[in-house]
Amino acid sequence: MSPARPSPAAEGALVSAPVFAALGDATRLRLVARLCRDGPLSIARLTQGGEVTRQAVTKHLRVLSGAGLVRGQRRGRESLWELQPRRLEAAQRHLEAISRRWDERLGRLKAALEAEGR
Amino acid sequence: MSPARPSPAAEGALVSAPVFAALGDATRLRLVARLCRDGPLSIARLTQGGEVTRQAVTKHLRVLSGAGLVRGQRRGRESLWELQPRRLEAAQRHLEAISRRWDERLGRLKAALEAEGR
DNA sequence: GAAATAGGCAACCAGTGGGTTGCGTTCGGG
DNA sequence: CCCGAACGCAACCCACTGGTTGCCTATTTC
Repeated sequence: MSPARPSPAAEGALVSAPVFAALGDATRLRLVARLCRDGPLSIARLTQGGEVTRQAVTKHLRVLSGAGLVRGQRRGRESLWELQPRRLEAAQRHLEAISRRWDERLGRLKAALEAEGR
Repeated sequence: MSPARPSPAAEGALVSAPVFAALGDATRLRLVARLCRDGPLSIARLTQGGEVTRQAVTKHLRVLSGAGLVRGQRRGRESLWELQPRRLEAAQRHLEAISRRWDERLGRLKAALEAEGR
C-alpha cells in the first residue's frame, strides 16, 4: 500500500499531524491543561467552569482520545478521564527535531558562506 | 474585557492553539518539514512533487504565515518562503511544560501514597 | 422505590476548511 | 517584443467540525 512513499521526514509528520490537530482547538487545549493539573476528572466536573455544554466536552474528549492524548474509563455512574502523555511527548520531540534540524542547517549555511566568502 | 479570565495556564493555551491548529494538517506539516530541510523555496518549487495544486500550497502558506510559522517575500517574479522557528520553539516549550507538570504531579502523587500507605 | 445525578445517542445547524478551476497580472529571457 | 513561467484573486464545492438541544439509560442516594 501507499506506493509513493514521500520521505522519511514526511512519514513522521503524518503520524503526529492528528495530535497537533487535536491540540489545535482552544477548548481542547484547556481540557488538556485542566486534566494535567487536576488528575482524573469526570465529564460533569470538566464541564463545570467551562463555557461549553457537557456534550461538547464529551465530543472533545472523544477527539483527544482518538489522538491518543487521553484515556477514560467508566467508574460507577461517572466516567473518569486522565491524560496520557506519551503522544504528547512524541509530538514535542517532533517539534524539537524540526528546530534542531533548522539550527543545523543554519550552521552549515554560515560555514559555507564563510568558507566561500573569504 | 474578558471578565472571567479562566486561569494562567489556559491563557498560555489560547495563544499556542492557533500554532497547533496550523500544524494539525498533514499537507502543512509536510510543507514545514520541506521548508526546514531545503532553505527558502518558491511556491512553484513547493508544489513540485507534492500532490496538491499550487493554489492549495499558497493557501497553506498563508495559514502558516498567519500562525507566524513561516515568512515569505516577493523576489523577482517568484516569492520565496522560509521557516520562522520562533513560534515553533514556543509551541515545543509549551508541550514540554505540560509534560513536565504531569511528571511533577505523578511524583507528588507517588510521594503522598507512600507517606500515607506506610 | 423515587428523585436526582452522570452520561450516552442522535439529529440538527452554521461556519470553516481543504481543495479545485478559471482567469488576470507581472516579471524574465530569448 | 513576445512568450512562457510564477503568482494573485475569486468563485465554487463538499466535507468536516464545533456546538446545541432533546431524549433516553444507568447508577446513586434519600
